[in-house]
Amino acid sequence: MDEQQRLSHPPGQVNMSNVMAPQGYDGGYGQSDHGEQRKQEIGDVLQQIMTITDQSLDEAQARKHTLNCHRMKPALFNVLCEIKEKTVLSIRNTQEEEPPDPQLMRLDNMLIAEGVAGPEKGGGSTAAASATAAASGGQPDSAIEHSDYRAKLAQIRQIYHTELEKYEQACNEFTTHVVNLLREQSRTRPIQPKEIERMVGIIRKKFSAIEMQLKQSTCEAVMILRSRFLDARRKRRNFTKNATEILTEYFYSHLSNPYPSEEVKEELARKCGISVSQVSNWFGNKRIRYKKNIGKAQEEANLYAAKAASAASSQIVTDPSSPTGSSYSHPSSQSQMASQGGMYMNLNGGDNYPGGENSWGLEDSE
DNA sequence: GCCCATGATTATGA
DNA sequence: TCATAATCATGGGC
Repeated sequence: MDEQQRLSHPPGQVNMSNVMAPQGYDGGYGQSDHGEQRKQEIGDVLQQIMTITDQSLDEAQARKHTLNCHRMKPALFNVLCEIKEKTVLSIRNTQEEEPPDPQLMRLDNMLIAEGVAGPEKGGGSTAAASATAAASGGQPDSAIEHSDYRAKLAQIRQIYHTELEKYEQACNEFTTHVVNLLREQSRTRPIQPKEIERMVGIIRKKFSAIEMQLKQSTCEAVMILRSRFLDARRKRRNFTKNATEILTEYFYSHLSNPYPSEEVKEELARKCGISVSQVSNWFGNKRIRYKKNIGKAQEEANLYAAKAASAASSQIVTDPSSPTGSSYSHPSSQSQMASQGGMYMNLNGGDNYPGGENSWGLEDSE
């Protein structure tokens, strides 16, 4: 059965006598004489409805007007009402409140936590602060990174809100358009306000899928931004001169065993304003690079030897009870530090390193 | 822009 | 688990 046939002979037992004579309407026909003729007329009306979309707007408007004024229109309307009564699915059950989408809730929570959605509160400064604090390792330039992060987050926030506004506008426009269309159509076919509401709900649901995509993209952008700031490799900063000196000094003063204990690492980290793992990295790199380029390393060692020697001698003048002035508490460091100046001299002379066996399997230099 | 120094990461082995 | 070695990625001097 094609569309026209279906409309001409709708499913269900439509009481055609009611249709043909709705509430006092006679249409100028008798009850049975012209039944075929009436059917033919209804068929014509339906045919016009079916072809209305093929016509130009003006033509369609004119045709619509003609249809609306057609004497059979009330009859057709009643037919449609009756068909609908018998066939349409109840919309009562479709109005149930659906629980909020957990995925959407997660995205919302994240966007609020990152300061992208919800009240501005300084543009997500809390999240920015935590991110940049982790990235900077407590270094003084964290303030710069903080503002940089905040600026980029503000950009994301702005794009998000612009897009959200566009989405809401488009959604409202489309909803209004559909509602107007349905109201217009309700003149020729039975449409209940509840159905219009339902349609609005369907449209909003469709648009909320787009909204979810927008939120997802925004979350991804925030995650990328965070990862860029948290990825220390990307934000490598040279240690301060003072920090490098402290580490190098310790390294050369413990050349026979340049493996600081956890306590010493913590102490060095505190003094240098870096993390313990950074201290570990530094010593790892230093050992490797010392081995690789021992000649150059010795020049550096001599430099520190002279420095340490002068420091030690001046310390002796001011405080004879304190031979080194070192505050490191490494168990093996005490004896080593006591002979610090001598150690560097040994390096110069090519003798064995002090402090016992060379535990990292290093051949004596030179 | 090139090159070297340097901090961080990763794969591997003891 | 930690140290080593190789490598990556960036900073900074020239």
